[in-house]
Amino acid sequence: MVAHMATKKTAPRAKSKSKTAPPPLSREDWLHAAKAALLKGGVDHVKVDRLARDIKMTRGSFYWHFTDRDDLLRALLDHWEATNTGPLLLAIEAAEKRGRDGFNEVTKVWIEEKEFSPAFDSAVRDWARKDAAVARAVRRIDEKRIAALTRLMNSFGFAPEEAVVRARVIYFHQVGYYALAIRESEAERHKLLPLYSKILVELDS
Amino acid sequence: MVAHMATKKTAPRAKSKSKTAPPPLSREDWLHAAKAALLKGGVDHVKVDRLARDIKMTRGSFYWHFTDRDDLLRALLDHWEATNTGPLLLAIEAAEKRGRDGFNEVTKVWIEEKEFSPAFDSAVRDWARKDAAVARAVRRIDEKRIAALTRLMNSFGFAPEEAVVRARVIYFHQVGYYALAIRESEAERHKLLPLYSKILVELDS
DNA sequence: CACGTACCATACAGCGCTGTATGGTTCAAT
DNA sequence: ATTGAACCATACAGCGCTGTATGGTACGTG
Repeated sequence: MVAHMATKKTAPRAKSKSKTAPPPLSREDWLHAAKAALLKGGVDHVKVDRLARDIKMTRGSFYWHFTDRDDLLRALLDHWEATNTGPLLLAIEAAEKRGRDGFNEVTKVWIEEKEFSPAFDSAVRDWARKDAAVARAVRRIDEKRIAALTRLMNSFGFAPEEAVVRARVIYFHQVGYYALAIRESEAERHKLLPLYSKILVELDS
Repeated sequence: MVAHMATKKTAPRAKSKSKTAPPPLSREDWLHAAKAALLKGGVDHVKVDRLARDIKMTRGSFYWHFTDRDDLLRALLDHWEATNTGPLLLAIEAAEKRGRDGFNEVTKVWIEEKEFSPAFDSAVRDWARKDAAVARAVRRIDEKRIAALTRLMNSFGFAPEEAVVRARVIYFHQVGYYALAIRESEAERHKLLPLYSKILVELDS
């Protein structure tokens, strides 16, 4: 149900000769469009039909690269699982080595939204409500993230039980924040950070 | 865009005489089915077609009671806005009169899920990602709830700025919790409550 | 140069859903 | 007994989307 990432490896048909035919599309191009559509309007905006219009191509191309619409959706889910949770785990590991002050290694990932895309996260989470396979994938990575945060809280010296609850508060808060789709500037969020640190990990500076 | 709640008032055609024709359906019956469908599979499961099958009726009935599918959806949104946030605000008010110990007046509403339906909340929130009018409604009540929580935190004696952040942590956490669709028993959640109270409102008991 | 393969276009049948039109019923009031 | 309103059934046209079939074009290779 997972592990489908494009094993196609056909050498791209030399986009050379300047004025000749445009370069052929790849699976990734369709995936890209699919991701954009997902972010914009949820899964049921990622229709073969519309994507074709978006990238100015016909559905004939799609059914060359993918067997199915489901094929595309699986690829999309795999892509999310493969890309959108690594940076967070790395930040948590980095924080673990710096003690409580390192907590903003984690918040940084959330606040700056650079390597980590909360919009992607939210969209997939929505999608999970309608598709059991997606729900399982989401649950899987949620557990990973929470486990990592729990370890972090433990390393900060909180008692085991409290570490669990703090990890939950931190993570659920973050998910909720993005679920509300609040529009705040990076600066505004930075401003609240000290108070958040105080409340979430009892950091007084 | 709001304010559409069924002003139909035709006296129901006497469901008497025992063995005669079944009682006529009302707008509310369709609304009920719509809500169930929304909870089960999101907005795009609330199709006139399917609802008719669900309640063993034909679409002819639907288009008698509603002008449109949109008409139904508006009614559904209104229903949510009218029913699913009052109990919470009441609990917050009640807590305000009891000091920090009263915090579990609030958590009670969330933990017991009796008058307040988090599933309904989540479903509407999902829906909001695809419909701007719904998004506005959700934002409206989110702000109401957060404002109430902020007042509560103020009444607990937290400094204004900190009160805001605590309110956010509490509310976003709750939204996130339901977004994850975690399956925990009421007992399990009760068990964590003391730790939550300690972290969220510095209640030490 | 012939040819097979990679890639795309186009046409078709079919499904699920919407909304409208039109025509039954059943009951309350006259 | 007749009428008119409330309520439901059925049939139709139409749209958006899927997947398949089939054919066309460009290119690398022999």
